[in-house]
Amino acid sequence: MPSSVQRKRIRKTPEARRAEIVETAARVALTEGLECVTLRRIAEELAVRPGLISHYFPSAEDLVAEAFSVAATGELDALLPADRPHGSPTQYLARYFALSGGEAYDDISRLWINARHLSRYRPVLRDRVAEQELASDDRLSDLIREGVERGEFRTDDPRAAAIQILVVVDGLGAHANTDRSDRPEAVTRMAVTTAERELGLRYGALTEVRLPAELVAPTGQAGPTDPAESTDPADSTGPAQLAEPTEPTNSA
Amino acid sequence: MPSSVQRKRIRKTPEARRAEIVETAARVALTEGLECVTLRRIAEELAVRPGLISHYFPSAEDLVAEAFSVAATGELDALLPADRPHGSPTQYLARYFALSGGEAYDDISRLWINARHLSRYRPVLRDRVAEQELASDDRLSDLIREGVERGEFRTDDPRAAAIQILVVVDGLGAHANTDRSDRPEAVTRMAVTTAERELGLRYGALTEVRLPAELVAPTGQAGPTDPAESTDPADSTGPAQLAEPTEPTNSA
DNA sequence: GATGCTATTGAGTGTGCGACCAATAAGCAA
DNA sequence: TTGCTTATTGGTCGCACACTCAATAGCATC
Repeated sequence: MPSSVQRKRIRKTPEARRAEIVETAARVALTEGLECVTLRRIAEELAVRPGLISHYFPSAEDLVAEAFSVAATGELDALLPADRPHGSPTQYLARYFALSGGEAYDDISRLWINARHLSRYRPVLRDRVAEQELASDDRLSDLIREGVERGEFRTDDPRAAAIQILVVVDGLGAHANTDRSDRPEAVTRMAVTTAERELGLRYGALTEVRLPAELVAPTGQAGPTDPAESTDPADSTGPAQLAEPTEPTNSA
Repeated sequence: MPSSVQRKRIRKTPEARRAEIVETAARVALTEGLECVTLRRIAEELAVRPGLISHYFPSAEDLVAEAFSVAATGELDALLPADRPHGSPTQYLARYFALSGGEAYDDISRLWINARHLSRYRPVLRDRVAEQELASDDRLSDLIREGVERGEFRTDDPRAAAIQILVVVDGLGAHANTDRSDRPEAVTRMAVTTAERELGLRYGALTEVRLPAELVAPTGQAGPTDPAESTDPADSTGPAQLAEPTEPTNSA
């Protein structure tokens, strides 16, 4: 009996296989970093041979870019849903900041740092990063615009307000890989403060919001518990080698 | 006669060799990225064999960390000198923001993104990043504190103000590898705006400052010093031409 | 049950990386 | 000049990576 290795081939439709490759790549990207999205690593996750990944993604760079896009899109939808049937703009914005402060947000911050750095060397990824930044701007701009229309927010330029908020969120998230324990309260609160200022809200308006039950549970994500198959975060040593600027010389 | 390759060994003192290794590594880190700081790459720059780099840095990770530290320290000194004999705190702060906006700052932003990401996997580098962040906080805090003492700035917590400014600078710099051409003016100006708000300065106080010639030329580099304008009336004595701090805008 | 399409494998290529170590020679001191 | 210390070399090893391609086998169809 083949105890350890799986001998039997499992043949899937190209669509299904491709989907599971992308899904796995996105998960690895989010939890362990884009450098860990390698042909071997993803193949191992799916118990297939690396050549198969190559078959679906002839250029590994495309898989990395796709992994980022999928992961970032999923996170954006979880943090700032496009459809907001369960509350007011103020409530959804308050929810966004509440989630942004949590530790779960560190993975997303790390992913963005990762992608922004890696896009220095990888043009395909760079385009995706720009695309996702635009999507974030749009999503938040829409929320703000709706809030203005409803009379909850006040600003002349919803987009400028949105970008300013996101710049602060980025600035705070930049330290996701470092220690942030001794930050003054004013700093921890910067994103909220910026939003309150730019949207004409009083201090505390976004932190004292009471959220309806539907907005408390994280959306899109799997349930609160995922019993089995939790990858051990401790032993993920990251990319084995520095690796990765495969040819940084031809920066073109 | 050796045509292409250098055959003759050049034997240097350990101190000199080590210094030039670190210097080269810092330059490569700043211009091409920390991933390019490899034994082979640095050895090639210095026309020596990779084993020699290993001899001075038995662990390559230490060299990468050292390269970052040296590069970051050098840039910090250039942007925010510890000794400020040529102007007021307001002038040095204005100079800092003027330099932060320039394209030369992109290299530094890239380096920081690079280091913050890589420190996810490399504990030695992570410590250095924390160290350099602290140094930046301290440097800017000192500047602000001096400004408060001189009556140029007004804030209850110089350090919190400094960190908030740096968070915004980080947030803006996060996009150093992406396109930033269509940013609203309010966003481009965010760092300055934050400083003016947190330090009790009127809008424009930090952008209308006239800098003495000594502060125009980048420090450390021997640049052609501005020939004219050496007779700046408001020299190093006090607040340049901005009058007194105005009321904090609205946050209070 | 046989057939054919093609998803999947296995094997191999070449690159770059860090780490290791015995042999070598540069340059100082005797 | 000779000798000695040690900075420096040259070579090797093992590893991880992307990429290529002929051979194989799963499985839907007949």
